Amino acid sequence: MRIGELARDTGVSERSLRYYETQGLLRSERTPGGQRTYGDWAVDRVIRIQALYAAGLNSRKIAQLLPCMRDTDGGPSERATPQLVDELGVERDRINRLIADLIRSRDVLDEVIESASELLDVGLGVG
Amino acid sequence: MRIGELARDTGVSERSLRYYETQGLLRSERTPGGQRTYGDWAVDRVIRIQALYAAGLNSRKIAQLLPCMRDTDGGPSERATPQLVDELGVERDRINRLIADLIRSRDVLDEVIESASELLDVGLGVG
DNA sequence: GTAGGAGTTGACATCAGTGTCAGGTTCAAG
DNA sequence: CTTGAACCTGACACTGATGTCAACTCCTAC
Repeated sequence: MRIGELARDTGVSERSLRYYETQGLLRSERTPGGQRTYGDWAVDRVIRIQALYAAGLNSRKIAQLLPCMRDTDGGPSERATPQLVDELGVERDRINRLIADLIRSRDVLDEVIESASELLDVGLGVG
Repeated sequence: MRIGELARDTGVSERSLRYYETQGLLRSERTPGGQRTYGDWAVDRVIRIQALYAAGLNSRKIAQLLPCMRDTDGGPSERATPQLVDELGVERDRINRLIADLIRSRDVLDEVIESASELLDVGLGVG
């Protein structure tokens, strides 16, 4: 598939897909005319890249990480260096803390939403 | 307490604390000389602000949200407007998706870390 | 009162991913 | 061929929280 379709399938902008390529996160074949071509594996990979971005990893770490995970596009290919393992451990701990914070924040939102809804119900005469 | 202590207690920079104030997230008393003074309640509030930032809310939404939650500094004070409740619902859904993504990403990290450690063990002759 | 650490405001920089526009090329369809 | 949608590169802007620096003032301890 070409870049437009990949963008549509993943919900990621063409701009970002090209950016990922410059960062070494996403490879593409080229048509004789120079247009990017992707296999089906690209969809999963892009989604995974997005998830890692969302987890707060930057391009550099994602680029190091990707070849160490088994993927539809090739295989496990590379293994993580001890230093990378260290860094990933730090990231994992950060993510765990982040998840905990997120759950708390979500619960706060829930509480506010809930109590506002109750007030609304009262206001509507439901209570 | 003054700003330096609050920064130390919360791990948030003075710069950010002043920024929060400009955004209407954090009030302060002032000494006659103009220096900021905070009560103990500020520590919890700052930590909560940070958590909401981490959850991807921007200053504006946090500012709307804060007065709607019960807090050590005053009370429930205000109630959420229907429109705000709507917006918060959207945020909550986003946060829930984010949490799910984060868990997946963390598991990916765990897997890479795990398998690298195993390889390392083998390399060390443990296996 | 004075030294110096702590605080003040204001301005500018940064980061990193993404949006967007310009000017040109490629590809598929008629 | 030609037309128009899709794609290419390159450049610039933005966002928004935070870092940093400058020039100045306040507060505490001596």
